[in-house]
Amino acid sequence: MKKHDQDFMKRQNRLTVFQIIKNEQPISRAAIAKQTGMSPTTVSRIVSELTEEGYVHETEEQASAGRGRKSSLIRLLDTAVISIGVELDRHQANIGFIDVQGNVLCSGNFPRSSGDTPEATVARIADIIEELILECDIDRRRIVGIGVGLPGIIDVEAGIVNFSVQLGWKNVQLAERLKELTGLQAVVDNELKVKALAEQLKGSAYGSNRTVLLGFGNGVGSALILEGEIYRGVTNSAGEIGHTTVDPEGMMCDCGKAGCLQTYINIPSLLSEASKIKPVRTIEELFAERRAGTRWACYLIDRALAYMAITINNVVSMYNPDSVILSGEILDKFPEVYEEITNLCYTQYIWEPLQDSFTIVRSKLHEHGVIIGSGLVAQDRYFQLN
Amino acid sequence: MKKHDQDFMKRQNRLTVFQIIKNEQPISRAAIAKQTGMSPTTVSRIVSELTEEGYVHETEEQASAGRGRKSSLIRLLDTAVISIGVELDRHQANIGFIDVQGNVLCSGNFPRSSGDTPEATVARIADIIEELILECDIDRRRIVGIGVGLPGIIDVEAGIVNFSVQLGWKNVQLAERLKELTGLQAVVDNELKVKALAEQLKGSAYGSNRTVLLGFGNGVGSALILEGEIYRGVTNSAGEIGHTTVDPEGMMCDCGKAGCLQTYINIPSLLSEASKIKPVRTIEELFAERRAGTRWACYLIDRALAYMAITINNVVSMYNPDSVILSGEILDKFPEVYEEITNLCYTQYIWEPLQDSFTIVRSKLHEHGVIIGSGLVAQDRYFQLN
DNA sequence: CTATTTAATTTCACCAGTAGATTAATTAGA
DNA sequence: TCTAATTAATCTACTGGTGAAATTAAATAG
Repeated sequence: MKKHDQDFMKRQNRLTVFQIIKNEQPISRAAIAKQTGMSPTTVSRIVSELTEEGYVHETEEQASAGRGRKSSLIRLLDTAVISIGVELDRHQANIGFIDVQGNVLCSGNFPRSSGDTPEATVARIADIIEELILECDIDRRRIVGIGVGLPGIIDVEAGIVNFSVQLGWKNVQLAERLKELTGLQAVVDNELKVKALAEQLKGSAYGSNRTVLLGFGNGVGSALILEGEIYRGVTNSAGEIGHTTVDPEGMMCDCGKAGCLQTYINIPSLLSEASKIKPVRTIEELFAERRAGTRWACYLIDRALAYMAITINNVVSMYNPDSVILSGEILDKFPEVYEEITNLCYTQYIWEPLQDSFTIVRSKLHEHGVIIGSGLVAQDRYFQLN
Repeated sequence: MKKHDQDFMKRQNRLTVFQIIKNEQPISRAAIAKQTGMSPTTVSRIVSELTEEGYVHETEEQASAGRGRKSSLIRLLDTAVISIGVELDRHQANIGFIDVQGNVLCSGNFPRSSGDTPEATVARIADIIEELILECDIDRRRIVGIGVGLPGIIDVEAGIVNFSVQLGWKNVQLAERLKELTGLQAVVDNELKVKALAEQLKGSAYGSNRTVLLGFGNGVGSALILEGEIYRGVTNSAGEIGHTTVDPEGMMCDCGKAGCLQTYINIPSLLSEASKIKPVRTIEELFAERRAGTRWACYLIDRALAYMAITINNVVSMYNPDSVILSGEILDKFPEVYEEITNLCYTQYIWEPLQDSFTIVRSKLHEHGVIIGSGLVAQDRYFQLN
């Protein structure tokens, strides 16, 4: 992408103005100019451009700052842009329509099983989208694209799912097929990465500019947002901490190495460990055992929580973020562990000089994080091109 | 800094053109235009500007691409810009004059002891700089700034050494004092971070765009270069992996936590562990014991090497770089460990899907890495402002 | 020796952004 | 109530970087 001409500059400025309106609406032109350092003239021009194109509008409201002419306030025309966010995992797909603010306008879902082919899944997604459009009376012209978030390694540029253990997919040209079936632009990205973006844009890390999100659930992963951009690394696998070694003399992992982080904290590992003593089917049962005070359950879960705290320390030491978001099935289902983990962090595991450099927060968007995030990624893509 | 006006755009373009000339000289205007996507007009204008300002010049040489007019080639006037790189550690300071290419024109050093005050050190640095200028007949007008690299947490923006265990300093306004004493612009940065930049610009990671450098010596640390920029994190402590937890039931670290990485692999820890069995003064003695086959020495060092390999895996899992550089006293003094570590990586510790995503290389600049790096950082700063 | 190809420069138009003047709207205080 | 001060938004003239196309320059193939 060119980065050196006036066109790029203009786009950049349009985008900043748009973002500010999005985040701080209602806001006056003057305030935008002050904030960005642009001249009022420029802001005015951009705003009228955006108005003409139907993205924003001047409201009736007026704010007075004491003396002087009242500023007329600009707001998003929030139905101006709608995107579709899709969350794919082993057992189901969730689909939602997302507005510019990241609100879920309406949503649907369908169950799937791990054997389902990509083709079948894509077809089903397209169907549901059609249904939802009719059902919720969505204006088709407003839809700017589809974003899909799923667990796995994804080549975002190419829109290809390189590899997803959870879905059992390999080298699937997901974006292309979706585009063919729906006629909409499609983006595919890793679920944790889009979730992190969503949390930073409108969730619990709002205002942060170095955010790390940790996901503790069926898998273990992390995602890093730098300056509002998802950090992906060279092969799109940045943040794949599941196979970091935390105990070289520890348990064997499926991957053939010993002591991988995920063998201590992901749900399947916890269940299979537990099952050596007593058959436990679900993570709920395991936590129930713990609540009942069963010794081995306490041991397993306490160890997992300790490793989570250690992971926080290690991630913070490397990325030095200002905000760490805890998310994933374990935190969604058992919110009480959040306190336990943060306590462990501050009392035992975080290197003292770093203790005040960041805050630990819980994911705020919960089950909707991925569809909001992937929807917003789709919008980002749209705005970068328009 | 403004990022939205023509001025910024121009600077940006000047910089890109300059960088390309720096890295690929001799090169024709046409080639630069093709590479950057800028119009020939723009490139021509920038080149003549740079020529007037005395940064580059047109050479006699001409390259023919078969048919057509031969292109006149542009080269750096490599004496045009000189900066000073300073490496500070506990026992000494190394000072060198660095040209645009990162060549060391001449260098000097002085010993210091850990008790030396910042003031004394700065004064001594200024003295040596004066001596070197006279001795090597350096053109003062060409000197664009001083860069200092040292171990510790540094507030680069403010030029303040927040904290350096090695030097025993705290909140030292180093950049400001240096500027006062020498009349030159000064930048201070972490030694590993500048070394990493140097390795990427002209060392073993040339051409990489996601580089991680690991330093194994008196301390343990890492540095990350993203898109040619040093990644610093929010409080300038990104990459401080010394206190990541690698064994929650492991040895106590000075920091009060258990099982910090550095307790297994940094030189002081190795020596103090060894001394429990036999008084060992230097790392050379310890390695000699190992070469002699002494059991405890082999154990200690093998364990250290294993943890280094583990560190590589963990760092790669998170940052997903295309290049990992191993550096530091241990690798400089005992180059043979490089092979051992890489072997451990590929046979045991690297998660298989990541094995082909990066290369492990040795630092190429060795003892000069830090002065070159800090000198180049000073130049970067200069070019960003001019 | 001419036609063709490539390089570099020059001319000119375009347009994003700025500064400063102008118009509009509002309030504090005489 | 009226005026001066204040803030917002727009209008106008200008600056300056970039790109397109024409031009000039230099080389080679045949």
